[in-house]
This record gives sequence, structure tokens and C-alpha cells, in this order.
Amino acid sequence: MPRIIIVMGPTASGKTARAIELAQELDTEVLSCDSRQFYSELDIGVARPSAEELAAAKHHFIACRSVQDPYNVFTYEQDALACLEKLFERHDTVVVVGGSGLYIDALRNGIALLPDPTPELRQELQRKLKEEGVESLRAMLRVMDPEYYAKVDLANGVRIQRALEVCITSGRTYTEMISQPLPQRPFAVETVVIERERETLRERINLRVDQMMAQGLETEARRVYPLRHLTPLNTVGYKEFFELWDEMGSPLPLSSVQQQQVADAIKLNTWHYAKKQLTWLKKKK
RNA sequence: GGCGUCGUAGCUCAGUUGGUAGAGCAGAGGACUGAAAAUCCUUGUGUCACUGGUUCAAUUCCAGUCGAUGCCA
Repeated sequence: MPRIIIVMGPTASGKTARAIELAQELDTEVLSCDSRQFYSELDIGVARPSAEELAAAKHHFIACRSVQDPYNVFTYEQDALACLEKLFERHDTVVVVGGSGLYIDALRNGIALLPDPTPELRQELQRKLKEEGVESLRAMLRVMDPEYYAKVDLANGVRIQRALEVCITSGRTYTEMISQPLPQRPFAVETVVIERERETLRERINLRVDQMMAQGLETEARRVYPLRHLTPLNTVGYKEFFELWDEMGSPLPLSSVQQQQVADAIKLNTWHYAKKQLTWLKKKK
């Protein structure tokens, strides 16, 4: 049976380097599982592997999409499975690397097939959430799926909205829909977790943010500024610039003080992100 | 030098008409099935600058000291 080796770890822990090393050792290719490196418009800010790194081992799912045509876990899972099937024709091991817990889960264990809501339904629920607050969606969920109602985070509007979308378009409960049995994977899964001391990780993050700034992150952010309302751009490393430019009224060049301010915000938000990944890893590795 | 303002949680600050104090941020922990670098939740004892005084009781009022800051000289 073929296998995948998943390289996991928080952001800036050195996953890319480790994955390339492994791929070279095993003479195989790398499948990326990073929900932001999918997008061709995002490079510096999402720490996309460099040209040299990409040349050192063949990568899949890097810069393969536009932020205007975003991925979702399910489509990604389908594409990734198809890609793996092909790769297994020539390699018995494939290296998977990424920091997006949900996406790794989907690849490793599968994810339920759920119907897509119509854009109108999504809009309507979003409007309700925004104008009438979570309570209104909560009340609907209580009727449509009491079981899920009992266990969701009732303060998390996004979660509730999503469950309602599924309930309404499927005509069944969300609970029921997500408990469909998932087919066995035709490959074995091994994991490599990169552990770092907290202090070290923080230093690596700070250093990397400084490098990103030096590489021209501001210019990259300015280029995608007009697309800032798209979901994939709700991302650490970009949103901090957008916030400042929105305040200023336009994406003007930043003074060195402002650059420092943005860099500090990115460092902090990246740390928060790393912590969330660590929480996820504790449970899933 | 004179006059004034300030000194409260790691940071920015609120507050106590006198009964030993609370927000935001940071920090820590957690949730997670098509937005996931997203979204959301939990968690706040600190010589209330220091020393005296008044008072049953002072972080709060008074005096002095020290530090910061502003204006005037």
C-alpha cells in the first residue's frame, strides 16, 4: 500500500525545508496542504517556497489558483486525492506538507459530501446574522438541528450559519449529514511533527516577518489591495496593511514608522496563528 | 526656582461622594466538518509611587518626599 508522510508543525517551524529534504531522500514529490499558498497572487506574505525550493522538489498545489476562485476543503480534497492517485503510479511515498489543520484532516480522513447552498441562501443568512444577530440564526438551528444546537459554540455565528446552509439545502439535519461514513483511504498515513521551543518559534516568526518586509511585502499587499474583500485575503500579512490603508483612504507608501507598526502587528498575529495551530496539533498529531 | 497636572495589572488607562479596584491590549488555555492564516469561547490580587497625618476604616482626604510632564520665569 502506498503511503503519505505528512509534515506538520506551526507556521515558521521549518516545514518546507523538512518536506523538501524528505522528498529528495525518498526521490518523490511534495503535495502542499496550505490554504493560502494555493493562491498565485500571494507569495511573500504566505511564505511560499522559493523558486529554488520548488526546483529542489516538485510541488503540487502551490500557486495553482486565483484568490478570485477560492478553494474550499472539499474541492481541495477531491483534487488532492486525484493528484495522489497519479503520483502513486510512480512513487510509493508522497510527502504532504502544510499547516492548515482542517485541510490535512480532510486529506487524511476524508470529509463529508455536503450540498452547496445557493448564493441567495448564503446571502440571506449572512444578512440575518449581520442585522439581527446570532440569536436569530440560533433560534433557527434549535428547530432544524437540536442535536447540533446542543454542541455548537452558540456565539459563533459563522459555524451556525454554515450548519443552517446545509440543513436548508439538504432538507436533513447537519448532524446527520456530517456523520456519513467515510470510505477508507487507499494509502497509509505517517506523520512527522516539527516541534520547536516557544521562544525559538517566536524568534523565527519575527525574523521571517522582517525578511518578508525586506522582500517587498508592502508592494505585494498593495497589488492585491483592490481584492481585499475576498476571503483568501483575510489573511495575516495582508490584512494589517489593508487596515492601515483603509484608515488612510488609499494604499499610499508607508513611512518607516508605519512599516514598523505593520510589521509588529503581523508578528503578533502570526504568533496567535501559530498558537492556534499548536492547539490543533496537540489533538490531531 | 514658581505654579499646575499626573504616578492604579506586563502596556494604555478607568474608578473608588473613604469600606483594599476593573476594562482594552498583551500573556495563558480551549473549540473547530466547504470562510480554517478564517471564525469563536474561557481566563484579571495588583506593595492603587513612598513616608507620615486625620479617621472605626485611606488606594481614595491632608502634608511631605521622590519620579514624570506641562506652563511661567
